[in-house]
Amino acid sequence: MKPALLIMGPTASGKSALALALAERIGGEIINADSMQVYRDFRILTARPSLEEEAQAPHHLYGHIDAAERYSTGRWLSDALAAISDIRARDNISILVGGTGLYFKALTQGLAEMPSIDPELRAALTERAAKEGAPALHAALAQLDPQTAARLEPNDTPRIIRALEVIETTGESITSFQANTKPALAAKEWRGLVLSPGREALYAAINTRFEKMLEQGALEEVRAFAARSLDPTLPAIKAHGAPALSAYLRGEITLAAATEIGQRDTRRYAKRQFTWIANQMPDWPRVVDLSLEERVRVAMNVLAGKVL
RNA sequence: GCCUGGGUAGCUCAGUUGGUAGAGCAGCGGAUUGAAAAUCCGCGUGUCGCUGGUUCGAUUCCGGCCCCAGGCA
Repeated sequence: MKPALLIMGPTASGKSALALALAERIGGEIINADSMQVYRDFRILTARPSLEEEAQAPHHLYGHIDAAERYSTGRWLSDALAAISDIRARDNISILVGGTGLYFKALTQGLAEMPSIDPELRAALTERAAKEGAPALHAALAQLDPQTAARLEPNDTPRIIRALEVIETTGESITSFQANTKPALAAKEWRGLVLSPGREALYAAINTRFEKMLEQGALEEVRAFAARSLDPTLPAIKAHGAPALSAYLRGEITLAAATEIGQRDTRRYAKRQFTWIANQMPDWPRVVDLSLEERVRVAMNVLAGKVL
């Protein structure tokens, strides 16, 4: 059985280009592991591969979700596992590429199985958090599930809501569900590779890329999205640059200011990705600053088990 | 050339009646189990323009010099 290759790296580190070059070389198929590139509406703003690039090798889980939907780690995991299994059936190699550390963690370390939650409950809790503030929900959680409340910060809205909806639905603590977690892919079934460029160069690349996105029509994407008047709490609306560019389109800030905010948010995200890589993926081999051709060679060695 | 205002953190600035300084933004470290490009926790990173003087002690007071802005020539 051929192991899948998992490529992680901060945003703008060249992951997609490596995945494509590798796929062409070895006849692999690419699976998206980025939580924003799954949404159809923002191809440019989320740096999704272009139509031409997608035509050069099979791509899966890119833009397959409407921005009006709420995607999740759980849905991604089952989508990704299904894609991997199809690719295996074709005797091809899966190349998973993206910057969402949690998705890779779900794959390699697992995501606890939990019953599905009524979306109405989530919506009600979200509204309550907005109205009463996260600490009030945290206090409520402390009554129902003191163990989980003890390890969550009183301001950590999403995690508090998640813990509440689980205990309210099942009567059981999310902590006990989570204690029972098994990897989705066995260790033999995958190999990891991290792209880890220097921070200064990466920040410069991020700044330049954002300006290029504007030239390529990112503003039009945001305008079209805004015209849909969707629920402002949808995940897709958080794509870097989208909130600031919307504010510009509404005449609230200048384009220069919106650009700076979009670039800054992307830089901060890259910093969090560095933290994730350093502490969650300490033993994945790293590629620091090689040419595309050399990266492809390293990736092939990793797949062949020659790099540990 | 003269007058005035200013030179303090990466940036914009505050401040010290003389005891080596603090805000915002930027940045840095960390957490991360179905919103994860989300969310949260933590951290000032400094030749106080340079140089003499007074002083136990000067970023602060005094002198000189340099630089920036505005005004007068």
